[in-house]
Amino acid sequence: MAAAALGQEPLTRSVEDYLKTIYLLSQRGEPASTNDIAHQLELSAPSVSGMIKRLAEQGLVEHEPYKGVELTQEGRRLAIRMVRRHRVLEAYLVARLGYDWDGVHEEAERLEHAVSDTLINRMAGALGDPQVDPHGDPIPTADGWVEDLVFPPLVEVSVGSEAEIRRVSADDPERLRYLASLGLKPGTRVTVIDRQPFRGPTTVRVGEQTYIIGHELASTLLCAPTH
Amino acid sequence: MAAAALGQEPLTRSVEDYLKTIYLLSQRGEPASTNDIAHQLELSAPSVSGMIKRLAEQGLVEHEPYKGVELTQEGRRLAIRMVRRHRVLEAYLVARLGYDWDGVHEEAERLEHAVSDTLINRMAGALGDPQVDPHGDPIPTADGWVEDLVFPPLVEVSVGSEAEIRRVSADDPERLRYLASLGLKPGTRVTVIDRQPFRGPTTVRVGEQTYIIGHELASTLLCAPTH
DNA sequence: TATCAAATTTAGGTTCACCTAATTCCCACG
DNA sequence: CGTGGGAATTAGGTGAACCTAAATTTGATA
Repeated sequence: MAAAALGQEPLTRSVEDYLKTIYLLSQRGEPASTNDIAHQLELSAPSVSGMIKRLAEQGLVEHEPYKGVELTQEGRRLAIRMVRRHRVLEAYLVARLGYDWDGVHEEAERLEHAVSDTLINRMAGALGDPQVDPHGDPIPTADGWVEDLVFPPLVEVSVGSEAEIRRVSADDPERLRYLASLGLKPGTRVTVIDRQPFRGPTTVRVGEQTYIIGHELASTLLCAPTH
Repeated sequence: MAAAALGQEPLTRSVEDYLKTIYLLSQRGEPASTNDIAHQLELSAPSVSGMIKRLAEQGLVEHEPYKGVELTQEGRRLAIRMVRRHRVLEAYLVARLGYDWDGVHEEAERLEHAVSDTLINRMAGALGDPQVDPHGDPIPTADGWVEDLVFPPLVEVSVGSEAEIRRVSADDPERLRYLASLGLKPGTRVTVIDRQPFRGPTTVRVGEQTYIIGHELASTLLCAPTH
């Protein structure tokens, strides 16, 4: 049962951050845990516990104590709006203002709380309503529809086969800069040459070059097998 | 004597708003009064009193109780940075994202707290580092220099003479929309036909049209006499 | 020069969102 | 089937920035 005023009172920055984080964590299939949220937002677990209670009172999440949180319909709507803002901003800043994909996250992270829907829609329109952001993440439409892009990570692409990188799910500028320096960005085709067991490294060929990529990094490269 | 940590701790949104407001109010020549600041920011006088004390402790303003506030050098530097942000944002949103001069203030008001210096400089660069914003207000340079644009208001332009509107110092969308509907924007040439005494209306010719403008509104139109 | 109104400050209180320390809950393992 | 350790929550506290109500100061005016 959604709580009292499901109205238009503007959300605080914190609430926006929590909703977006819970949404993204929920993508993994299970309810988001207090600890995961705390870790993601770099807050203490008690802070998160307290905020979850408030969000539940506002009808934005459902909380079974000790079990995790899930967004309500209203919560998900607002979370997706934040995701759209973030990804449109990233796309616009890269396309029109010379940002690189590694630095753009931080700027978008601040701006997403300050922009109006109007501005976001105009930015998106100026770019021809792109479907994905510079990292390959899908951009929700203004009415809240999101494409469900499920790609296997590079670590699951079998040795010998070729794949196209479609999404790079990392925020950290350093990692992104490193990946860019190897040419590992959405659209790049790679051939898997070798993979060592026990979460060992994957060896890939990118054009003329061969690179060895650790398991953790290779997990962030989501690929579409090409044959 | 500037207080303790004049360093790089980021300013809060509130502090940014206070500094910008104090700067703009100080343009009139006297220290900004508590009441004026409170009125401008739509806050209570006690709230402003309290904040002024904190700003003084941080070395951003000088405060003589019951006398008013003035910015320190550091305070002015930070205030001018906010003014630059605001005006660059307005210029960019109008030039590149289809905003009208009446609605742009509100959007910029929120964004100015979230943008990085890098983004502002790129926006300004994309526009060729314009010297004024859509209202004709001068845009401070990245290193803090501001042109001192002093123009007489339309109410002081003598009857019979012609002038070019250079600046429109109003934020209120309704006023701006009305002025735009009469073509009264920076760059427009007007001829003063008549002026009634005791803060009475001014009659101007704009192209083929003749308009009667109340004293208050005519005070916001800053003009350069053309002959 | 006494007084009074307006401007300002002080006093005291609220909300939001965070923190650390202490407690409680849950479940896997012995 | 009892228990220990990790996850989560409760308890209690902080700072920023706001508020209203109650002093206080100032300066113009009678």
